[in-house]
Amino acid sequence: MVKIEDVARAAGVSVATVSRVLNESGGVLPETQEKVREAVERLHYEPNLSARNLRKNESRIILILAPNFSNPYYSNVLSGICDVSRNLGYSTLIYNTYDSNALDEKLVSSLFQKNRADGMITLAVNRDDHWLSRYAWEYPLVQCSEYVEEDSLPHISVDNRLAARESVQHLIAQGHRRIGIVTSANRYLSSTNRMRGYLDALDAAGIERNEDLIAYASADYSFASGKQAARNLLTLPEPPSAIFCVSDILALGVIASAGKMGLQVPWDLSVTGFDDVDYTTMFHPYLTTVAVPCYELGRRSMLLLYDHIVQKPGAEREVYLPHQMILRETTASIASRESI
Amino acid sequence: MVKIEDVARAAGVSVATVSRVLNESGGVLPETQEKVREAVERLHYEPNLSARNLRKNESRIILILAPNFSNPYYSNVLSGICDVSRNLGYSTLIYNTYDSNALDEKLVSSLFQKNRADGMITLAVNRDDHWLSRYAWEYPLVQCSEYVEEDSLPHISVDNRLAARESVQHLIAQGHRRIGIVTSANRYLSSTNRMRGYLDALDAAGIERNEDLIAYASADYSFASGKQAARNLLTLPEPPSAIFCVSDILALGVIASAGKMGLQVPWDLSVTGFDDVDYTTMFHPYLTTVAVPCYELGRRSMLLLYDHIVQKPGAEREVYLPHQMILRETTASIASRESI
DNA sequence: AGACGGCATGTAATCCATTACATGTGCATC
DNA sequence: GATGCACATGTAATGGATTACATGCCGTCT
Repeated sequence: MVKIEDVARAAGVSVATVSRVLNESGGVLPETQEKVREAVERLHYEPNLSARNLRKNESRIILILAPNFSNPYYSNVLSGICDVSRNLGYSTLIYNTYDSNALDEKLVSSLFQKNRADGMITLAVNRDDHWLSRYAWEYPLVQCSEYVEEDSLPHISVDNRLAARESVQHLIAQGHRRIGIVTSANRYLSSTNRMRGYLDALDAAGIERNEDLIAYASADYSFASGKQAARNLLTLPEPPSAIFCVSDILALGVIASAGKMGLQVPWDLSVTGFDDVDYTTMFHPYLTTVAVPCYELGRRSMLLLYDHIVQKPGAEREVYLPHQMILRETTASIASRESI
Repeated sequence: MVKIEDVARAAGVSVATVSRVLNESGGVLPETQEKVREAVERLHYEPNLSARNLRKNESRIILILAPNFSNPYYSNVLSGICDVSRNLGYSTLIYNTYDSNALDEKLVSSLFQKNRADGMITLAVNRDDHWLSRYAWEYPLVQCSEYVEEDSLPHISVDNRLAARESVQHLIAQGHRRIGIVTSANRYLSSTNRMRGYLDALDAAGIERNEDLIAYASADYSFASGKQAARNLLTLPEPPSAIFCVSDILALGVIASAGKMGLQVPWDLSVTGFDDVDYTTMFHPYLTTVAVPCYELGRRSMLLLYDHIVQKPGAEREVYLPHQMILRETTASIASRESI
């Protein structure tokens, strides 16, 4: 393994000078720089990161806590993070969390103390994961998508409450008044806020809230649990004419369930999803949903984290990216239904 | 930051003894060990990884080269790798490759020389990526799913050729003789081998090969390109009665395309996929496909890599995991078609 | 001419854990 | 009782890059 000393010898200068050239710390004559660069090139020298990190007390590694890569939402966010981090000269260490809190806390604490990471991005903290704030004072942290409302740590997300409200208002505008919701039995703030938005829309339209029209799918937004939740709603004595779902996969489950019961979407039932992942246009009817800029959320998370790592003065602590309602084929006016 | 010296002082021993206890190198009295452990606990000491890695000349990091996390096939493999690596005390560094060769080579070379990783798992090498073999002699490497046939570096995969042959034989057994293939215009060995298997089956059944029945989708197995490829096959003067697809997503594209042209799967067209990702049972007709043990491939890759890192004597260089044909709803006997 | 400042570069301390080698104690052997 | 060995522990060198401080040179100002 060629080391800095070898380069120094080859270039006829001292190790300090080589280091100065490599780190662009200035104060080196252009012709000396040239000699050094030539030697680096010739010997294929690459600085040993362990040594550098030890001395500089950094790692140039970002820790990412993600619940599961298989979910297309998360995998898009991850792509965004990884692309930016590479450009900034960071490596990304991805840890699968499986939603087990105690383990995560221990892991994080240990990795940071060991000096393995310079900062952290979380993708799926629960709204009551207060342990995070203990680390945030010492270590740069950005919460992406999900965050803890009261802790006011740096976070980036879309306005879930507003987006949900708009979705439901779209259904109301089409004449629906019996509107169900399929949400998830997890502890994510996004679920809470989408529920709030759903209720906001009902309240604003003067539609009475109805516990019976609220169905819970499993915490991981699985297709199967979406089907089950839909069954619960559609077998009610007075079933809803529209269902707002807090995720696309759940919405697909709802559509599947409706189909099984002989209901045709959107004629017999309107359905909306959330996220706009790839599947939404893989089968007819194409899903009406809220597009969430996953990749961009990832990108911006990393940029924001970087600002905090280098302690940029004006670094933001709260960023909301715009969402967009996408009208496709799964919602229809209630008139079209009654005319049958 | 508490360091080993602090622990030594607190426990009333030397740094060497602390280190020996932590690394379980033996030769320390049980009561001394107890004192040390108590001090470590009390001070919340965690060894600095940069220092340890510098001294031991390792990183306890595994590099993973993956083309895109959004593909459910890869994300399952990644889960398998990550779970095992965590148990073995390794962190995983995931790099998105985007299929750009030159970049990858430079990246890999640099990361290893910098001492950033102890080994590497590749998920999507092209069948002609010979540059890998240059690193494999110096650095532990495992190729998962895709590998370079001639280089005989450690790899793990399923028997794609055999699986493809079985799929096509299933179609032949149902009476199909005009069988198309939708493959991908990439340079993966799996594509090559699935094509070989397809041809094997035709040859064995005495069915003449027909260039017209071979359609190419894009390199990334996109849904849209599957649709396009299917259109090319189905608009032939004599279209196929069955299509073998080298990936599930392509198969879904084919089914969508068929639907658009008024063809009903499986009555008017039989379709088979490959991989058995989640989508296959999200919509009717459920896809007949070959189940590939993605998660297990990931798990075994990491175990195998570990064997090579610690230079275990009998470490394998070639592993094939069993696949399984899963019959669902997208294939039907040709008789059922002619009877219409 | 002497003093001082700025600049390019060199020397050596530093980051922290590991480990080769040194030390000291106690027990067994002859 | 002297020698030797095993064992527990300590001391100090080591890994490779960064950087505070030292050095030496040249030019400028008084």
